[in-house]
Amino acid sequence: MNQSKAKTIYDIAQEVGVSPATVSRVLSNSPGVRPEKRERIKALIEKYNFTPNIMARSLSETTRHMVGMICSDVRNPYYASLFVECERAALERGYALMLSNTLTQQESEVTFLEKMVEQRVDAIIVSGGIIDWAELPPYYASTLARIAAHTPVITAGRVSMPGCYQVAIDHTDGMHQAVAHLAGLGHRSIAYLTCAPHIQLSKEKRAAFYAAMASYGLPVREEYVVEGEEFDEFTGFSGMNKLMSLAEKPTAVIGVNDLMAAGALRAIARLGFTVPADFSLIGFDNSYISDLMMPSVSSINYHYATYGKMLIDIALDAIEGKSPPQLTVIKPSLVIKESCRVL
Amino acid sequence: MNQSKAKTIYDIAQEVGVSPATVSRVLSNSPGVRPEKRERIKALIEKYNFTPNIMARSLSETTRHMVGMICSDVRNPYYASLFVECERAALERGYALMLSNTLTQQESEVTFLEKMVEQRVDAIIVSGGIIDWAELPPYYASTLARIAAHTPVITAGRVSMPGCYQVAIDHTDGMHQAVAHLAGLGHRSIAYLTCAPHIQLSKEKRAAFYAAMASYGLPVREEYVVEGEEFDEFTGFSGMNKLMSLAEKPTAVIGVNDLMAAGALRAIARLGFTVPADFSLIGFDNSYISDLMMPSVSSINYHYATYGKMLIDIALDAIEGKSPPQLTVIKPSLVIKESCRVL
DNA sequence: ACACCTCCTGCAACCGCTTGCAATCCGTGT
DNA sequence: ACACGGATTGCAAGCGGTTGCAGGAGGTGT
Repeated sequence: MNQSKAKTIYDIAQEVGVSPATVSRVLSNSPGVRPEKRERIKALIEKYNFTPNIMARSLSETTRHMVGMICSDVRNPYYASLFVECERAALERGYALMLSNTLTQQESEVTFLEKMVEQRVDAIIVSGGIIDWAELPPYYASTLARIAAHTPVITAGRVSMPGCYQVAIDHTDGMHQAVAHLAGLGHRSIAYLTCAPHIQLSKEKRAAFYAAMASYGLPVREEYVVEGEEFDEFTGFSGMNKLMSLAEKPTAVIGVNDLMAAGALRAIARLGFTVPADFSLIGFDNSYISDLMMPSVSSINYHYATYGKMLIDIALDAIEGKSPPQLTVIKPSLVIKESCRVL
Repeated sequence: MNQSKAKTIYDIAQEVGVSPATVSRVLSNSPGVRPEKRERIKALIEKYNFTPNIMARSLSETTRHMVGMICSDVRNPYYASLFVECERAALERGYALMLSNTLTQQESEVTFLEKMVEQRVDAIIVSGGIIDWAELPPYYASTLARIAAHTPVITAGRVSMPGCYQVAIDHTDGMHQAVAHLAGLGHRSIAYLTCAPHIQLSKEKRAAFYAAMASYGLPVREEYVVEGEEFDEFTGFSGMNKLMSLAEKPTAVIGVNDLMAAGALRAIARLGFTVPADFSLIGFDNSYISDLMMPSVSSINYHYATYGKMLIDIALDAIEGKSPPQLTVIKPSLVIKESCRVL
């Protein structure tokens, strides 16, 4: 409450009777301090609970020991999981992680990038984002390019651009596994609930869906691919309702993510049908909501711990000049739960 | 990729032919710069997309323009919502918000406090945490007291301590509303699923439950108050199973939070019963999972936008020496959905 | 023409810590 | 007693901004 001033290495130095340089060396565990003196200094640091001012330190070193992460909304479990795992990995390597939510407002994505630069984070992880960069206002791409020129930028599970490190999820593989599972159970009429077509992720997964279906020799009926504006529960709900109104209904449904699948499940139940008895269902992201559902919904998992660690490793390697790979691909895997059954 | 150096006000100053002081004044919109010169400087700042180094700035100003927030796990929707709203409010007042997850490890809560101090955040919001401070190792309380002596600490919805600003949720009121709703529907046998008794939040809500029941003249049967170790879905699941094994079952169940309620719902469904036909159900937190459930679960809401803004306002007011109230109470309100019915 | 005032500006001292470099201290070897 | 080399230490110059204060440029009144 009464804002007293924090101690500095000068205070410590003076009390021990050495120069601040010596205290600094003790703090950073540098060699070249007589053991006995080192101990006395350490004792004083302990006594006062002295914590060096990280801004002053960052100012003189050139590294900030902090990486920034931008996501659209951490209330989405996918981002929450990714953030938690990234933070864990970052801490292990002595870095802090700072998170910002764009809340899916296009302008704010640029604003937040600038804020991260202002903070002089050592690297920026851009995770998600609703924007299809191909349709971006030019300033977005140029902002990113400019920033990437001096700070490593890592894109996570979204479209990337030259100059950024990219960690991509192999959605083709994931979708393949989903379709394979359903096909293996005998399903041939598989529908797909997806979100706004202009979103890059949407395009990518949609193509993956077509490819996967083709590789199993399954036809894709146009009315079985339902697009909505968002990628939330409500979109899944209304999308599924459309499917339910068809004369010839699909027997299985894949949702572009777990929220969509949850909405679909709700729509199915509303009309008195049951999963998996009447419809089989698969989601993406394997967030805990897929476990909360009744029945629990099979979902494509990304192994967040590995995913997060990979992002941080790439970021820190880039910072340390180790030139990590430009492109890394995360292999997803289907987690089978209770939402699919043999046809 | 090729790490070029960022520009400084010196570079700008030199190019315009003024002193860095003048550039600084332009940056901070200080008066006392000839308009024409100001424009030239602004143009150059724009041209180079110059962003001042916030660490250098923070070092000379004494404020960091950043507040820290510590929560146990942002994957829990309650924390995610609170964080998002706090960030929004902080940005509005020109501050950044930095989040850390303790992942419910006792030691790390202290570690993270120290990390926030290291970052020299202007204030620290401590939200949640599984620790009952009465049973804390002394160093925790003393760490907090020491920190609170120079940096405002705001506790959010958890036990507080002298020297900290406290924002408390009126769980007594919330529980009262929950019980009132059920009692109003004719329920008399109301059970309560809660978490580890040594957790402060647990104690508080439990007492609130007893009080609310008493105020409606309803008896509390000991076996209707089920304690589990955690406060997650599984605990709710197993807790509900215990209730289901009783000869005389309750007709309504209140979960200490939505996750517990979700677990309960699952247990109920597993045994072939239905909500709300066979059991009425109420949760706390009004997170989106309560909407995803089938049926959607009535839940006690805290109006996160207000809650978050309040936290930030208190933090920033404290920083600015406006001495905000030591104790603020959030009034919850029941959001009625589909999980309760007239008995 | 001169005193006086206002408005701009730049100087230089911080903010707290790191670090290259030079100085000092000490124990040895001769 | 003295040169020598390694281990310690302190000096001082940054890192990139902010700001109080003094000085200079013009404009005004007399």
